[in-house]
Amino acid sequence: MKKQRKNSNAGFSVGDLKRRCEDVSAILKVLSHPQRLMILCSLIEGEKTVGELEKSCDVSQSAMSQFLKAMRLEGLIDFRREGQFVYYRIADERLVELMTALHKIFCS
Amino acid sequence: MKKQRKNSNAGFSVGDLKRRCEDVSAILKVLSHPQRLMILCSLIEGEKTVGELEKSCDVSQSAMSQFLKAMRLEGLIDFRREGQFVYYRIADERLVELMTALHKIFCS
DNA sequence: TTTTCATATAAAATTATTATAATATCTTTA
DNA sequence: TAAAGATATTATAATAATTTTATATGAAAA
Repeated sequence: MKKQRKNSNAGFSVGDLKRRCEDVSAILKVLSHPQRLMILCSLIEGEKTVGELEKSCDVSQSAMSQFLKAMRLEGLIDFRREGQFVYYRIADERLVELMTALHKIFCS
Repeated sequence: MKKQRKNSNAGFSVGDLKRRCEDVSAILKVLSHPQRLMILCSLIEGEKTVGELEKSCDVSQSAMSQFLKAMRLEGLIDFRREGQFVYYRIADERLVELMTALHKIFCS
């Protein structure tokens, strides 16, 4: 009937993270779709054209364009035009850190 | 008109992560909702009853119960019953690692 | 200057998620 | 065993995300 001890916690004050749940979850929402996560993985390797991303991530032309636009509006990626091609790249370094962490946590 | 060099990449082979996009994005989807992220933050501090979580995360009784059930089915949390109270706790240590990384990346 | 290729936009259709309301279950206590 | 408190379930309503289809734009090549 008595209450158990607390679990050992994560070794950091979780208060900061709690205060940022809105922002952080918004970024995680972008990565929470398998194809968008795939797109970002591809972009980690270096900038890519829309067409290259379509092939390597198996996403339709229209869906790709819409995903890219949304991620751009989030400030996560950016692009440059070169002739008829458009090259996208990662614009937020925190994404690189995050995906590095994901790799460490889920691929070891 | 010539193609630019590749960006410097993240210092890890991204292939592993690509292969796991389905799984990883499924876990991130749980954290992609501000209130669920808040719930997990609270649980990092130690196990909590449903009622405690409702108050500290400002989630309705029904929504809380549904969130907890979904996260339990994902294997991310677990519970034990003690009298009329139900205590929830984190069941997947990768969550702790992940939130530690989120703290480092987004709260510094 | 028309055609073609790469990309973007818009709208509609489909599907998924979230929130809400009502009710049920289980435990404890009067 | 009836009442009260804690939690769960179910159904539904409301909203949001995704996919698909069609069309548009803008640059390059024929």
